[in-house]
Amino acid sequence: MVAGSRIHRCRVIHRIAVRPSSGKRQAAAAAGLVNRLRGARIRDVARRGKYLLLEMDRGCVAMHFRLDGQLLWFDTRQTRGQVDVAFELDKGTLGFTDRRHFGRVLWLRRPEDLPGIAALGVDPLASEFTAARLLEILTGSSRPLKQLLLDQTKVAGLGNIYSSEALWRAKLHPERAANRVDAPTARRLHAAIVRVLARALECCSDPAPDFRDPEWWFQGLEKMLRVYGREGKPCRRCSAHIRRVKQGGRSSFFCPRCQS
DNA sequence: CCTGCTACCTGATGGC
DNA sequence: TGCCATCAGGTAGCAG
Repeated sequence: MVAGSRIHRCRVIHRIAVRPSSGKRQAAAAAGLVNRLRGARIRDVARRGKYLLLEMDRGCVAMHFRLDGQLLWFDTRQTRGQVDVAFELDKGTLGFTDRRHFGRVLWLRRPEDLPGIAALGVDPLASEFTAARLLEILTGSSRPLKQLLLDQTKVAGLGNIYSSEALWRAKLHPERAANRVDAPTARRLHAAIVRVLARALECCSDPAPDFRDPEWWFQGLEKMLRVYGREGKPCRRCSAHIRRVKQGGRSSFFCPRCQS
């Protein structure tokens, strides 16, 4: 529906959404996006790590949803509610919205022009992500496993929830040093990461939760979450109490008995 | 190069 | 009830 259509007009309603991370020329960024996209055709839609790309005939639009951002579809040019950037297409309007205004919409000549995209590590859903590749990544760092999994320049796409979930499935303690993992253990973690992502995709597609509901992951993901957000509750494997620790300012959930 | 800290925003929640 | 502190799915920039 989006791939192949033309952007008749792009409207920037809330300029903060197009503000580049460095430099404060919001007005120029907004004008640039609007001008570049007038009449441009969307060739394809792609993902790189947590970035969504609209690949245009010339250049591309990179979106990052951070914590709260999302895309909404409207059948007309009316965008009900608080849309930050509106892309008016042939059959309706695609709206980028983010009540917290952490998310971004940027025009790029090439995706790699954005340092955050250029630096992305291996995609866990791609064929290059193998147990051997993961072992290489792990042995190259003494950081705690949880923090390494969150590092987008190592593995691109895992966030706080799925990192905790993957470590639980692999029975690995989030604070264990990454380079203290052997090949069989790396294989276990590799399988756990792939499994968690596959489960998450299933849970968000049949049936898809209502993503407009801020609590959507309760309807969609709750079925698959084994440890995230379960502090004090019994481990689903061994019934010990789930604990929470802070690592680099983020909460990690784990079972103190069966994760080591 | 690697690592850790803070800023960026808004809204929900819980303690007093 | 009201007020304030704390917390939330992420990442860039900077200092050490």
